Amino acid sequence: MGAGTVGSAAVLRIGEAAEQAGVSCRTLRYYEELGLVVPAGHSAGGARRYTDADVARLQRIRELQELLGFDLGEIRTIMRSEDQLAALRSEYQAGGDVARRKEILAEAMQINARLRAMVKAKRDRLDAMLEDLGARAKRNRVRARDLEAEEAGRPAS
Amino acid sequence: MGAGTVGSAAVLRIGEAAEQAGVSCRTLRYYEELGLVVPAGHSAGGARRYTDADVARLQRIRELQELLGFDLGEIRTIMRSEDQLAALRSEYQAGGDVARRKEILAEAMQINARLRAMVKAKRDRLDAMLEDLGARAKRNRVRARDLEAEEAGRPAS
DNA sequence: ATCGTAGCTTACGTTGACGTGAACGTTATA
DNA sequence: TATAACGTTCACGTCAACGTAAGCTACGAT
Repeated sequence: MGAGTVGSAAVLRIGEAAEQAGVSCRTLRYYEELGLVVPAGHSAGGARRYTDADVARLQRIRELQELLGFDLGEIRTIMRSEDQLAALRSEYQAGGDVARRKEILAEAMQINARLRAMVKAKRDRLDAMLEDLGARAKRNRVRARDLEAEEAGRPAS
Repeated sequence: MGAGTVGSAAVLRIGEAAEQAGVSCRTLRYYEELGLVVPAGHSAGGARRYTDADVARLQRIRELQELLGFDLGEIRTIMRSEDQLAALRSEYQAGGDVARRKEILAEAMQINARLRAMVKAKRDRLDAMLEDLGARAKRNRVRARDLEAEEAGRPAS
C-alpha cells in the first residue's frame, strides 16, 4: 500500500458501512445471515468491522438487486461465482501449468458470459422501451410545432 | 373495424387472458382489486371478460414490474398518468381551442419525459455494467491468446 | 467513573405480491 | 340435459426482505 492512502483495513463499524452502502444495519446483518457479506473482522468485544472492499461488495449486491432485479438467493449464487472467479484469478497468477490456467480462464469466461448475456438482454429491452418513448416524444414535438403554426396562421381567430 | 379482423371485443375469459399475459388468474383478480386492470366487461353470469387491449395493459404492467422494478403502487401511478394521457389524447383529437390543445400537449410531454428519464437512467447504468463486463471479457481473451502462444512456444516442456 | 451512543442477539411483526383451498355458481358440449 | 371445466367470492397461508422492540454489552468522551 502506497504512502498517502490510509489503507482500507477493517475500520468501519456497521453503522458507517451501512450508511456508505445506503442500507440499514439490519440489512447488513441479514446479508451476513444469508452468507452474502461477512465482515472482514471483529472488534475485541465482537462488533463487526467492515472494510471498503466489503462496502464495495454491498454496493454490488444492491446493484444486482435493484438494477437487475435478482433476489438475494440468485445474488448469492452470482457472488459465489465471482468469489470463485477471484480465487481462480489468484491461482492463475500464482502460476501453475498451462493446462490448468486454460481451465481457469475458460471457467472465468463462461461465468462472465452468462452474466453478460443477462445484462445485455435486459438492456436491449430497456432500449426498445426507450425508443418507443422517444417516438412518442417526437410525435408530440411535431404536434406542438403544428399548433404553433396554426396559432401564427390565425393570430386572433 | 375492417372486415377480416374479428375485432377485439370483450371475449377473453380470465384464464385465457391470464395465459396470454403470462400470469395467474389470481394475479388478474389482485390487479383488479388494486385498480390496475378492470376487465372491459362481464358475462351475464358475472364472469370477467377481457379484451386484447386489457391483455396489452397487463403485459405493460409486467414490463414495468419486471423490467423497471416498480412496485404495483408506483405502477398504478404510472398507469393513471397514461390513462390520463389517453383521455387527453381523445380530448385533443376532439378539437378544442389551440390554447387547450397546447396545455394537453404540454402535460403529455411532461409525463412522457418523466418516464423516459427513469428508463434512460436505468439503461445507462446497465450500459455501464455491460461495458465493465465487456472489458473483463476482453482481458480474458487476451490472456487466453497469451496462453496459446506460450503453449506454442514450448510445445512439450 | 460514568454516561450516552452504538452494537449485539433474539425474536416477533410487517408489507407486498401473490398461492391455495373451500364452497358454490356458470358455460360449453356430448 | 347432464357434466366436466371454468368461473366467482371470501379467507387464510406463504415467502422474501427486511423493520422493530427488548434486554444486554462495549466503547469514547467528559
